[in-house]
Amino acid sequence: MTGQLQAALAVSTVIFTLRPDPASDLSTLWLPLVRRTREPHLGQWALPGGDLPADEELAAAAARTLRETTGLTPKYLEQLYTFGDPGRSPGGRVVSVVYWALVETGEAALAVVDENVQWFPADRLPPLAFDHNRIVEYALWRLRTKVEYSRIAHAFLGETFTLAQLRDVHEAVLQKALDPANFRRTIESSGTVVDTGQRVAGVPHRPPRLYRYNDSVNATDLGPFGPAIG
Amino acid sequence: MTGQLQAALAVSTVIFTLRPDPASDLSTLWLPLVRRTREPHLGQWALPGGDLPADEELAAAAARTLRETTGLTPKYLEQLYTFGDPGRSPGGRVVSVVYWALVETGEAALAVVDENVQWFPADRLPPLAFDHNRIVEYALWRLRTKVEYSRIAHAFLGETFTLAQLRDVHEAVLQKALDPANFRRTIESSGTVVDTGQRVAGVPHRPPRLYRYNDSVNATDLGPFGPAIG
DNA sequence: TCAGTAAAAGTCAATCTGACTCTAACTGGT
DNA sequence: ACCAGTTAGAGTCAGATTGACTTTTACTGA
Repeated sequence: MTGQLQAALAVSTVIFTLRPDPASDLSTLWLPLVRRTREPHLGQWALPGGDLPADEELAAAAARTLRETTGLTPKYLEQLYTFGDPGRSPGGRVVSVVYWALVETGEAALAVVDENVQWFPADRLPPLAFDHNRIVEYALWRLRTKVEYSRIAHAFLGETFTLAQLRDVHEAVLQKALDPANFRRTIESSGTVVDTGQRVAGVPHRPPRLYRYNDSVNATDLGPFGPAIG
Repeated sequence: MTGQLQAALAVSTVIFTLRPDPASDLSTLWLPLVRRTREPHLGQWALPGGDLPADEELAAAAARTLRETTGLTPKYLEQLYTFGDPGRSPGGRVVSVVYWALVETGEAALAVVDENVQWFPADRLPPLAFDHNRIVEYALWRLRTKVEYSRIAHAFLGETFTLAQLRDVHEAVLQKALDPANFRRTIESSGTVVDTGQRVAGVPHRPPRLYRYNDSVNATDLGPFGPAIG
């Protein structure tokens, strides 16, 4: 018998990963959605999330609900926006604190996929429950207009990566091709990555170097709390 | 008898304006604080705000509470962050959706000032109630790292303004001196302002032109809803 | 051993930026 | 009436940055 005079508090998460689009064969952004198992919007696709427990931190609740519904652990998790329009949910008012997360491509492949959890390309989504289409659009905008891509790009990749892989991430996020030589020059002079000395073996061409992310630089906007996850 | 199993929802606002610092005589950022009239933190300075009414939009609640406590109407209002750490408030848990606002210098001068409402320079604040010091710090960071200053700078100024006034705003926000000639060049080529044809008369030197903000360009991040106030 | 391909380095011109100089236009004091 | 002081606003120049492009290096597979 919780009083419904106050708005209910919920936490949702927009999760992005990078995978090849079967249509274009280029890397594009994908996100997992879960099917609603109760009213309102029963049966419709929606962002993973849930009610906020009385004594759980907001970011922790976001991480937990997304782990429970999709089995994913994000490398990057940041608060996106709080949606509180009265009337955005049929029934009682719900204020949703929405987070956005990035997961590695490898990690994403291990995620739960079944009748009720599926991945969709971010630019070809079905009609979602509530105002979730608008939320995803805003998350995409934030991802693409982030000034600081280095940490974002890193969150999509594993511990080590080639510059071609890194460029691929940037191209997918920015939605345009980048000159390999100029990209190399920019990244190298930025100091955000470090040469590991290793090379990839067995490729049918000149073997690329492996790089590692340089932790000692840059701080993205992770909110007022500094580095959270990642 | 509202159930306290759920967290309480509140809305607060960090309000900035620009005014000369009596110490340095340069323009700096100031913000109004209100004295707490009840526990917890009775008597301490805090951000204006209040509980979220059951059916009021978040931004509307921010605008209303700040009008009621300070008498101010902001030219710019944007969601900042939602703070929900359990334990950030003694007593029951409070989740605060915090907005940040900018008001014109002229408007700010008309604001209520009394025993319980006072203006402080943003970089010399007293110890505030709750986690409000940290919130202000974050708001300052967001203000200073905004890529898009044009709209922000405009929010501090009146309808028309000189380039010197505009430069003064930029200097106060960025906390460094800017070359007048280079500033002029940058602004003119950006197209964010339009020459009104008018000039300021009666100044003891060469009379500067008056400019007007060009509405037809740029959209700051005002959240997923596009232009709200201003 | 050669053809194909991608990595990685290098070149060059256009643009942008910061520091600086120079001229224009006004007022207030003598 | 005019000069001193001051700010507006235009112009110059060198160094850094960026995009487009070329060249060389290093591998595999036929």
